[in-house]
Amino acid sequence: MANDTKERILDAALEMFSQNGYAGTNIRELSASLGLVKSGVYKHYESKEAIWNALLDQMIAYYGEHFGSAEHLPPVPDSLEELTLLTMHMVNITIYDEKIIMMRKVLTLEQYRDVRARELATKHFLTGLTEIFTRIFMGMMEKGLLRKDDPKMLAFAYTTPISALIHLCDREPEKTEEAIKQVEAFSRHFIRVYGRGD
Amino acid sequence: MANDTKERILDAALEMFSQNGYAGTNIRELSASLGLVKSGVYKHYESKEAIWNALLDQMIAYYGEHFGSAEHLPPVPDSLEELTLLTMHMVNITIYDEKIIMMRKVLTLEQYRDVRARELATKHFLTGLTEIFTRIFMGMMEKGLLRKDDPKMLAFAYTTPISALIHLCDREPEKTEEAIKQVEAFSRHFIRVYGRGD
DNA sequence: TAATAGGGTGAACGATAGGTCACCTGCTCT
DNA sequence: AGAGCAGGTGACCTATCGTTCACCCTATTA
Repeated sequence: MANDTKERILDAALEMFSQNGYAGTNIRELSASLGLVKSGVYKHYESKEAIWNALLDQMIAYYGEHFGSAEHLPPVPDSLEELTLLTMHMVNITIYDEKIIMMRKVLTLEQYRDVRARELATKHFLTGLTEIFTRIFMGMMEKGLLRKDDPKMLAFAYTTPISALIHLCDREPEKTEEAIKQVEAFSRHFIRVYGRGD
Repeated sequence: MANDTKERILDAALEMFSQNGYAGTNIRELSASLGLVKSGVYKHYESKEAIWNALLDQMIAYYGEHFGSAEHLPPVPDSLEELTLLTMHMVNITIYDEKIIMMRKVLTLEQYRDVRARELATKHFLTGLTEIFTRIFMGMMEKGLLRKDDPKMLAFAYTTPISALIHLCDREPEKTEEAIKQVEAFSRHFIRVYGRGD
């Protein structure tokens, strides 16, 4: 109960910032969504900007815990079909998890304004996924599942189209189903092109 | 001189909206950047929202003129090397043209708030490029330059990585040079994988 | 030349923004 | 039991927001 409200404020901030952006969010509304009055918020954070920075801290930490550490790397698939399954699993999580969706939206909206948001956005949207799949593809090449090629290039070629579809889902959620099908179709196409298995 | 100011207001709006977003932009600053006082703006537009809508109208029209019409389609390359050259040419334009950069940024910042911005964003960032390259790849398949495959899938696989790099340049302009090299490397990789020519 | 209208000014409007402050309340700790 | 404090309230502050309005200037036109 001590810093419970403090965390709830960050939750609400993530929700509001992801919908209306930092500039488009006001403290009164944010407080009201928590059932308290705006001055109450200032018992926990000294300013709107402090909330923003705390939220970013949390997002950076969250990213580090969930995607940045080596132990959270998904296992190298044992077959090409497993690559598709792994991909679909990862995409399903990232596309339906409300918190992750909101994190992506916030980073999208604030990437030009805040340096840390910009850096985290690049990780989230580009380099992070690419690095993960670079390792996966290296492993798959060793196992003889993929043609020997530059694993970084393959990871780039594999993850960026998927990332584009994830962004599409954030933008137009009604296209989510279609986008998921497209991810799967693309994954199978990729395997046809680069795969060595039967 | 008649509606000169009216157009200059839209130019300034594009600049400010692309930097600070709609909510983060105020009329006083916008007017000041044009050397007039804020009430002057209201001689040309009845509200901030009217400016936004006029800007979107202009952007939609601009997109239709420059990318949407059939006559502006780039010619089908006669060699694989030409595909890379064409790609680099298109990327160079889109990456260095200040107006296009600002258009992308505005669409990025307002895609969750405004339906028309959302639709134009999807065109700009995904479907537009894909459609253009679908036609190009169909042509190149007919010419025997590319392996026969689903041209839509190839266009998707070709344009989305490039689009990701364009977004990277918008976000971190200091990485532009590196990103351009990556576009070229990716283009050549793509050709190695899908190309039929020598 | 007198009237008109487009385009610009500066003061002022109400609304709302972020933020402060005195006060209250209920829990914990001595 | 009393002190202290974390956490919440509501009134209030100032700055700034979008917007309006009366006024002015200047070029065009009847």
